[in-house]
Amino acid sequence: MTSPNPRQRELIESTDGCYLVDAGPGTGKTFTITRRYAEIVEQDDVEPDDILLNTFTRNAATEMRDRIVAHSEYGARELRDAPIGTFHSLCNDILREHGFDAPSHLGLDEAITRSTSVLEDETIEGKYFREFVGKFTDDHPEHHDLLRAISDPDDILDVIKNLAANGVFPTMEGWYRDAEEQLYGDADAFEAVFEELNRPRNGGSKQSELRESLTDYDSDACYLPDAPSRAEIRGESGSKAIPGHVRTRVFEEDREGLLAFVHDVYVEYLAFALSRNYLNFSFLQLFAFVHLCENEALRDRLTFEYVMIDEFQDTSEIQFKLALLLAGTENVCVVGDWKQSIYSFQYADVENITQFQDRLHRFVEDLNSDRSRIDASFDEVNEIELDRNYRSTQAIVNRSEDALVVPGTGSEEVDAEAVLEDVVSLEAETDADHSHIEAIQHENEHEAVLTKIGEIVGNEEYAVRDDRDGGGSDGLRPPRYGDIAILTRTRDFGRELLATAEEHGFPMAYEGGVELFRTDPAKLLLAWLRILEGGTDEDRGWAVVLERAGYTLDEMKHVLSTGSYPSGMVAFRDELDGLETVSAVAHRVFDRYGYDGPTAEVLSTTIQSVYDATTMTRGDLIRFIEREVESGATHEVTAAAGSNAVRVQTIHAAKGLEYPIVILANMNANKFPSTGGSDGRIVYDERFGLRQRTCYGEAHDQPHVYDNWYWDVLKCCRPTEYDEERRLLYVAMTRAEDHLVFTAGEEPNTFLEELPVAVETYEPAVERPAVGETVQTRFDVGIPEPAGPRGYSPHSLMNDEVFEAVDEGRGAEYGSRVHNFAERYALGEDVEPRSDEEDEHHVAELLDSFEGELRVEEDAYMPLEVDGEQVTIRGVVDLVHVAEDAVEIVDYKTVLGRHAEDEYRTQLSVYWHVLNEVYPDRAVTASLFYTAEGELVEMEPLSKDVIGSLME
DNA sequence: GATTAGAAATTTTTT
DNA sequence: ATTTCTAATC
Repeated sequence: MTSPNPRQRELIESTDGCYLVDAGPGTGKTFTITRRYAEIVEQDDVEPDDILLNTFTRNAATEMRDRIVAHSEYGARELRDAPIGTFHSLCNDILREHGFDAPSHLGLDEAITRSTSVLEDETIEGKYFREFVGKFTDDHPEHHDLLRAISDPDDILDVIKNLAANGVFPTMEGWYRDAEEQLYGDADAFEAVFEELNRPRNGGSKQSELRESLTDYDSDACYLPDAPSRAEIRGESGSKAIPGHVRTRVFEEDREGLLAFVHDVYVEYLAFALSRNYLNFSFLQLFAFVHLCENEALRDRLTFEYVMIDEFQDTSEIQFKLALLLAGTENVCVVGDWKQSIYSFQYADVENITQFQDRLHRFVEDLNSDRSRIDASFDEVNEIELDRNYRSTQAIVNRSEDALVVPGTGSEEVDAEAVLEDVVSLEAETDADHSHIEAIQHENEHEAVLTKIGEIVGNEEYAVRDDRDGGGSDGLRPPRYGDIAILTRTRDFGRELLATAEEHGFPMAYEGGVELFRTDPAKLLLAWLRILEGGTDEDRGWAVVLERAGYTLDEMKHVLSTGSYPSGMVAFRDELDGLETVSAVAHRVFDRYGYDGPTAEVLSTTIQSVYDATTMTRGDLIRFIEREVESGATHEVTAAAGSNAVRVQTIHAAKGLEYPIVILANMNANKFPSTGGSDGRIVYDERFGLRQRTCYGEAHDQPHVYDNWYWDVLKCCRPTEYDEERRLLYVAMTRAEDHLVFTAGEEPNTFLEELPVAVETYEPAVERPAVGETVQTRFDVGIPEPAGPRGYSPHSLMNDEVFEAVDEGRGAEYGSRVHNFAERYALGEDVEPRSDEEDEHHVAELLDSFEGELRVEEDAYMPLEVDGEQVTIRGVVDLVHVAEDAVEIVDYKTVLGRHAEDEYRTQLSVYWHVLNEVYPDRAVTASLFYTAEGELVEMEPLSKDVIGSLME
């Protein structure tokens, strides 16, 4: 794009006033915003410091900055400190500069200083939070009943963060501004949604959606005695809507105790975090907002003449309000696309953009309610729609709009007309009509995908447009591997696919988690840390460093035994020793070895955050790295792009990117859209406020936890919606420039079936491609972590090969069905073999043939000494047959799993040792029962020594 | 069409 | 823990 189209020009040149810009995918949004920024900054009386430009991610901010530098009279140096960044970085800057007494507005004594760090690692925050909850529990016996009903402290942290994102803050004495009101909910909004859901359907002949959802009320629930019965809730049989009094009754639930609890835990955690000198991302925004709200002088100083926000559909309520507090004029411009709002789990609120005017005026009024904070009245909001798509062909544009109205389940009814009314239809810039939009399906989806890629690459049929940015005509050329991206909903599918690709020698790169501390930069860093620390591990450090420097084994032995280290290395050690922080050490080490890629960068920040967050010594850090190496923890590293490889990404990660050919994989039933899942124990919703899903009462003179009937009604008032899932589908489809392929395995999901695209059965026939120079990313499949700090499950003893063999061979569903049956049969439950399932008959026959007692054992623990350390191996015993003088363990396997006997033997051996201890005077045997053949095979158990050796 | 019971599934990611 | 889909019965 070299010059803006008329709509873009309008946005670029309309620098003053309030603008809401609907910029769909591929409409040249970044181009237009950067030009607008340049236009504004070129005015005589405007400096970069007067313009706030906010985006969602650091990457996006960096890209904006680069493109502005390229198109304005300002250079990189002058724009270095310009306020172009994320909301979080902005809040961080504000608090760092001026935030010292920000907590005082909430009545908190602790201050925010330059040494207050931002905790990026959620696992570390989780650790702190659990410590805090322990302390809180001790301090507050009056909240014990409530705490009893919460098993996972993370639930509490979740609700705190949710409240913070919605602008609900506590003070020492009570709640900040009108927060308490919000916590009780919005009666009008609740009434609206309730009445809508309670309207009888089919012109009054069919019961309302709400009444239907409440069919399950009271099933499997244990309420306090005063809870209304199902009949009271649902009205008499045959009625079409639930009685009106139910609405007011659930809305007016007594929540004083809950509010008191949430208040105390919230405000005390704020104090705790400050006393430990850290803030999380939510609190960063919380304090920045409060400070700007209360400190008039500061607000005057900080407000900007121009405010621009990109990706506005991804902002939260608190971010919208922050932007208003920072706007000194009406010159506010928000750019976004409601159709691409896919971050609600990050508290993004799509209504910020769909209800922009309403919210704008409501928030301004709210912020001005007790004193005047915002001068601008925003009487006029100009809306600009960008409707030219420079990315995709018209065919892809049209299909993607279908995605916004496809039902997510067979029974979901989407009001297509209402949705499409809000869609600005895009017109493709190109008139090329070469697009393939197709869907393939085969049981073996991985190989089908690879076969399809093989068919596409180099194929004129799937030609892609070339040289578009050069301003020339759309020449077509055959596609390469690097033109293709595979997008999936889940990371797991991407990883599995990559494993298959590796087997077949396909050039494919996965952009996701990497076992960070097992990489070379990490090993060298650990080595130098060990050298610095001295002691017994110093030699291990030197060995790595010397090996890296090219010393032979004999030379290394000599150097280590005499201590005559090379003088350059000694000098480097002394230099490192003089550095104050561990992260400075890391930087110097990476520098020395020329590691400047993404891996080194992520390592630095990870170490920095761990070191900052805790009061770790260098020795602690060494042990931290050792633990990370051992557990194989993964961290995000974005691989270098540019090689000719197919990219695999999640849809979320692909947002903002574009690819000539997009393969949208794993469109399988129950995968996308996904169902199920659960919320925390305490839930906040704007409409019905703060609620707890359980309640408490006395039984047998003891406090007990009960199901909360209020919640059981309320949860039906927020039925599952697939709106965001549709938007996710939309985002995925609109990444494609030229071609779009959907793939499914077993059973295509509703989305795929309802889209106007024919699904064809596709026979995979993977051919190993003749790949020239390509870079292939390796991905190691991690073995599941053992439960407990020092426990090992037999599963964790498996090596990769065995694990894969088991995973493929077992046929999870098949095996677990037989297993399930065996257990229930042994327990004497009333189960009959299914008439068509031979396996179950075999199992029943076997079990009937046993004399004596059949038992299902839950857990077995075997203590073991490994490398002088005491460890406990934990496993689940399946079925134990105890006779007078013999004990037998039986494990059920289909014949499919035969080749994975190694793994079975490890498991059974663990059980065998355990049972030998429990029944010292009976003969213990371990057997596998191959159900498909009706064959019982006795296993030779492994010795404890062998099992121990497997654990290294 | 209402009701009931049972089976089979069940995350995404950024600051 | 929650959801969808199915089948059977009223």
